[in-house]
Amino acid sequence: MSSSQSSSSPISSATSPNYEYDLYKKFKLKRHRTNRSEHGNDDQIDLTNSDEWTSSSTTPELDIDRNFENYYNQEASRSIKGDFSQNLFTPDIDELQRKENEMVQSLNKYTNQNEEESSVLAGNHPRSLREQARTHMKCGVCHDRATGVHYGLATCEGCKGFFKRTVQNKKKYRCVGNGSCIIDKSQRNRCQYCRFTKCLTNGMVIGAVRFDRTPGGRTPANVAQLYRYNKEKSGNAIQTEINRPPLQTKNFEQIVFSDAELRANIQNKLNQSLCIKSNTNVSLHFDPLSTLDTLFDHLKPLVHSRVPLTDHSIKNTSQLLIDSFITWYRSLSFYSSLDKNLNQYILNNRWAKYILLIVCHFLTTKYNHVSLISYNICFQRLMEYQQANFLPLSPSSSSSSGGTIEWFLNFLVQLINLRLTDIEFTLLSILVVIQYDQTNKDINQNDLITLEQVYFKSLHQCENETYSYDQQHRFNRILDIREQLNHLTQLLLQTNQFYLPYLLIPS
DNA sequence: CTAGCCTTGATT
DNA sequence: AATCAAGGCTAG
Repeated sequence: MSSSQSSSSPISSATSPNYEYDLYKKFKLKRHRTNRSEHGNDDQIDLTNSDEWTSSSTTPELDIDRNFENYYNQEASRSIKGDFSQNLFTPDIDELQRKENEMVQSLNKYTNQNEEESSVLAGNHPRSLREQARTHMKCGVCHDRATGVHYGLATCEGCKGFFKRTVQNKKKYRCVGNGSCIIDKSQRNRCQYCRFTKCLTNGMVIGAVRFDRTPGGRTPANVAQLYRYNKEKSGNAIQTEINRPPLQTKNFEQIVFSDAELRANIQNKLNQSLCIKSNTNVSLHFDPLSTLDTLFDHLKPLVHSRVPLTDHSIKNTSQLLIDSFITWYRSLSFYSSLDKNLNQYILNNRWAKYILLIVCHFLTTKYNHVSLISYNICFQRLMEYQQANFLPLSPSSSSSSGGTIEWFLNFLVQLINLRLTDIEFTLLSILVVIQYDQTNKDINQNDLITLEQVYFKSLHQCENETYSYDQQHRFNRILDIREQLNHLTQLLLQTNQFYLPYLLIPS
């Protein structure tokens, strides 16, 4: 059993240019010194293992509007090619504010009818409770002692000031890790990107920072509305967390069963729209077929395109795919049952595998094992692409790229020969995304073990029904595909050749 | 840059 | 008048 690594691999000194690595080290060293001067010697950072504090995923799952979430995730995984894991930039404040305004507007429409209700709720807090909450309020970002509600969230003076400075000066930060640094009292100054992201995801409102810098007074009503909205959201999150039943196979089976129902719906396309049940709360049904349609729609423009593929077009397509991935993942039935951090971890680390699978699946619809593009043509396209985009022609192209191409074509042939059914494909894509990763101890993945078992069972059942003669063999082959996909993803990410699958799209 | 403390001004 | 949540100032 080989490593099933998370996709966004840590920087590898072997593959990144030296000067870049030096810069990276310098940056860390600077931070290291700053931190030591601030906190004394209590938290030393080992430079040789400098990813330690950036790799553990503690950023809570974003509980805000999906637009926002999509936006961040897009940002987080913006660089498909090249410098892969090290490119987390804060989005433009202006852009964030625009999104926020859109949200305020949609809230306006939505909450007008519920206004009375919410005002009653707001005034309903017993005074004693309120005061209690005030006396030991913790900062929603770093858990330091909060000095009140600032920009919509109970925060300490530090995070309040930090948020204000960031918005007022339209700062852009960058994370040298994978965007999931720990933000607490002692290490909140280590990563501004993650601190700011945490501020936003935990409900701080950019619109509350004033353009005109007028001091005093109350926050305008529309902004206050956003506060309320965020509070409600996080309130719900806490509630569901508390009420969340311990995950047991039984629970999952029930949930998965609703997916099975849906699969039946797919086969019965006519009934599709009629079969959506009212239990949208917990088990949001998803429609793999329409998801796939959407995904393929993103890819279709690349087919037979007159212009050769560019870095830009591949990036754009990947971003669309990532967007769809997030939407798809969130619509899965178990999504709301899993821990926030785990969901965040999956969204952050599994998208590459998923996208690769999608593109490959798309390719299988374009080729069969006979017409598959030849190694030579593939190699030629790779070279052309690298030349056209001024990429370093992999010096060891004959060995490294050649190996990758061979790997890739081999994988594709197997996928073509398998001829996955829609159900199988859906189950495979879920299994790819929820795979338990033994090598990662930073996050509690116990739920994934259970979940995987359920989907294994589901796949088994599926094989039983459709391929009764050779079910076990087929089952194993699909799991083998999953392992190969893991390797391939790793390979493409590490060699910075994630564009390779796109180059095979028939032109 | 950070964060503690101070000033300000609308609302209660 | 008290409270709250904005912005400002500045030592470190």
